Amino acid sequence: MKNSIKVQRAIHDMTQADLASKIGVSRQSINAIEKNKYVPSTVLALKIAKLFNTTVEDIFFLEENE
Amino acid sequence: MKNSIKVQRAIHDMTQADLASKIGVSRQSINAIEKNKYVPSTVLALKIAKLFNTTVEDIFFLEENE
DNA sequence: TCTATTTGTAAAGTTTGTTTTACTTTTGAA
DNA sequence: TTCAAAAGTAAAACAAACTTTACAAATAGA
Repeated sequence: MKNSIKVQRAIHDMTQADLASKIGVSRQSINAIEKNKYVPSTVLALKIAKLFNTTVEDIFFLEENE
Repeated sequence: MKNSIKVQRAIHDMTQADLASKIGVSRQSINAIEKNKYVPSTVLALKIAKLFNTTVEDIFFLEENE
């Protein structure tokens, strides 16, 4: 699964630390998600989408094999 | 977090086992998610939404405190 | 270039998701 | 009412998410 968190952060001028504190996770979690090291829970995905005023599908997308 | 998986299954006339095999998880996982015993990963949420031709936000919703 | 901020990364530890097996309860149709 | 299918549940084991601490690399502005 890929994601556009980095782009959304840029649009909203937020650092990884900003985003992390706003949704209540560690900065390393945001970094790991952004770098596709692991897949976040649905609660996190919903919170991130909400914060960026968009949808989960707009931020996270399945790849071919998934 | 709550979800409308049971309703969507009814609309699409699918059992928990049907849904589980279509998205590649165990039947118990679907049951546990449906009964709010745990929060699924974003990949699962995306797959479920896709299967039901709708969005993650239409199936999973954050509650007040989240 | 110097410095502060941001990002990337890593390891250890805790928590939570997911599977497997297996059994009980509910539901619905014959 | 009976029987089969579906749903609920539980425990053990394993996998993955997430935290914490800590440090190195990259970036950007003065």
